[in-house]
Amino acid sequence: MPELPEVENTRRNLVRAGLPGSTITGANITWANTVKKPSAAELAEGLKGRTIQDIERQGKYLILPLSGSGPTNFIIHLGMTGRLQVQPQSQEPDPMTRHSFPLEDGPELRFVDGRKFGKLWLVDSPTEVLPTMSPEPFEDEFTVETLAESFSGRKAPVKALLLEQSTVCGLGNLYADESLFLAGLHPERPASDLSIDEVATLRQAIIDALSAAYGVYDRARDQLWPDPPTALTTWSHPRDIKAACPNCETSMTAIRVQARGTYFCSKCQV
DNA sequence: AGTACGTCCTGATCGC
DNA sequence: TGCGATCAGGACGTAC
Repeated sequence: MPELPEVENTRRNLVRAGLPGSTITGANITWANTVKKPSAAELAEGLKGRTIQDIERQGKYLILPLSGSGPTNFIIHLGMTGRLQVQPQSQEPDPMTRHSFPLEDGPELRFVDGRKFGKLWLVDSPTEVLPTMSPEPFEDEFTVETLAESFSGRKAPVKALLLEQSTVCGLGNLYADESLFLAGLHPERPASDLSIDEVATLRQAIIDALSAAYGVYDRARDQLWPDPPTALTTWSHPRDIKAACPNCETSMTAIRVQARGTYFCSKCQV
């Protein structure tokens, strides 16, 4: 499931594919439920003739500012299985392609989404759509104090709070587990029980987990990086096989936190 | 207000 | 072997 590194990866790949500057000539929407605002028909009509100026990202949301008249922002959330591809119109589309947007210069933008959890909007301002989100984890504004503030007074499991975008935008199930593993924290610890030192350790672990997925984080160089999940230590756990903790070789424990599959080491994470 | 749970979806996997 | 049941989860809505 795409989390911050994968969404950023998608963003860069679209930039590399030349999407900025391309003009959308039409829209084939085959699953209207993914269109949240306005209606699917209005979105399809509203995108026609618009030029994509840039591709931005906030948390897990992709924002495509458009020139021309009409709502100025095409916003996309990939959900769990969403992918965006720029392919020649002559190329056979993936069978799970839900929407396609032909471009003026030949190729088309395709939205492939097996489980249909992705979402689209066409609105004047991202603020109409985007929920309250924390500062980007790589920005200076993502401080220990910010994180501690969002944990304050919260008895919910720390992992549950890590999944809230207002706590750490861009984090999802996999990187939440990974961050807690790197921090040596039990996922079910009540968030407000964490000491300030533990919060500081967790903040750094979040940055480290995401950084590992990026390879070397460097916006300016726009470089390729390895497939992010290979960077995860807690990731490769088939449902019924308990892998060993890479630190102490204890079998990893599988539980559910907030109805999410959760893996941790009962010895290293306390 | 904070917390928990149901809902949307379908491919992959499980179990009889 | 085949087929129905179950699982997976991001974010929102609803209920307590």
